Amino acid sequence: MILHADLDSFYASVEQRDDPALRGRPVLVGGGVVLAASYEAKAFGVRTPMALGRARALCPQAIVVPPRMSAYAEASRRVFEIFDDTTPIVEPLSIDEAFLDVDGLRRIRGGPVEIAQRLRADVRERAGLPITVGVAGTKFLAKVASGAGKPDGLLVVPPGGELAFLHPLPVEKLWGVGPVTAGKLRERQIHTVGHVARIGEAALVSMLGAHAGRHLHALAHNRDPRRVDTGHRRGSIGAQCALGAGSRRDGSHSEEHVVATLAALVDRVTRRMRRAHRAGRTVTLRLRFADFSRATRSRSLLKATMGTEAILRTAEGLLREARPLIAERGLTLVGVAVSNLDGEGNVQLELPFDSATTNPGRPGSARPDQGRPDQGRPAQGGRGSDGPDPGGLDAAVDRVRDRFGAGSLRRAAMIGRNLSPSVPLLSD
DNA sequence: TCTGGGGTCCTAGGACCC
DNA sequence: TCTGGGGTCCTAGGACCC
Repeated sequence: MILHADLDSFYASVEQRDDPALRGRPVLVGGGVVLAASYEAKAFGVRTPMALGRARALCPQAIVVPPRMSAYAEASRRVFEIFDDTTPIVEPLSIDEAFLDVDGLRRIRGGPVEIAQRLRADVRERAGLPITVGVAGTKFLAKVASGAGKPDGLLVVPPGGELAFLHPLPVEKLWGVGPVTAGKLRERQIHTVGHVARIGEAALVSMLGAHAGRHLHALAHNRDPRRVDTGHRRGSIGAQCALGAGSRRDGSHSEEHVVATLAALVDRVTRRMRRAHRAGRTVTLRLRFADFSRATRSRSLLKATMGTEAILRTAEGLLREARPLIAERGLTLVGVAVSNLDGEGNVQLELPFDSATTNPGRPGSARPDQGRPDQGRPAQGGRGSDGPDPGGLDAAVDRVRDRFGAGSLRRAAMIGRNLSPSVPLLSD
């Protein structure tokens, strides 16, 4: 059996936990839009993401608090510790929810329902937060169950009772059915999961495309073979910023303002990349316009990097390419994301090598983000005839130590794909 | 329902290679 | 001079999720 554990109104619950004056009262967390609403506020019809003004109109007595992201991150860390204490097989889905596989724990911890009850009590006691747990035989159904069990509940879908639980639900409960797909289905008088289950797979495929059609057909029959996956790693790291109304007379933003915003975003992203020891090759510029249309522009570099300079230069180039579009539609949001992330061991790929340290005999032949293939990979001992010369490597290692700290070196040495832990230079 | 910030996955055409 | 099938990568867009 699989547990889906989902913290209730997470940000709002953390605020109520940390400030007793907020308990039992309608609380909204947010700036321009509602990021989270307590159940007291949801009773008035407030939803996320809703403009704060509209939420206030619905619930004038609501207390509005600005988000405290670091407090939520810390609360999340504590809850995930409790998940890890419950079972070794935990798959995080977001900051406030996870799947837990509890098969194989019957002897030591009891059955799934018992485990779920204890998990809820532990989260309440050790983290001070309400959490809802859904228990079912598949991931999809466990998630639907936790949604139906909210708030502060436990809902078990017993084996054999799956379809009776699933089929009366509206199509929107199917994972992957948003406004667009729901509209297509409802146009054809398909309103419940049971309706979806009754039409053939071929009809769904012709309606929604190959993947979505097969996916929905399987879910409607509660076929979901996905296992709880502990090894998943983030595929991209990004940041974005809504610009609001521009300072110029026509409401647009000055080029300098946009470029400065972009630089700040790139800085934020590359900091996070360095903290996570991830380098990436593809830079994507995200744009949103006054009419809410969107566009993306992307460019792949030759080598993965987490260097602010290289990524900013690329992003600025993409911004220049998009100038006509921006002039035409008016920019309202700018974002940057780096994908094609590679492993932690490739910290060394973004070494600020220059020709003087790596290759004294051939000045000017190397550039930080477009180095020769052998440059960033001192493989198989690092001192072989193919690698950089020892002096260059020593100097580079010093620079990495200065920039990332000794911990990063040890980490790179231990888990790097291309580094051997026996390399003397990297054994700290 | 007039909209934040962080992500994921899929589709599809074109370039390029064998 | 005209022609195949298979595969990968890049880019852009779109839908969806919390």
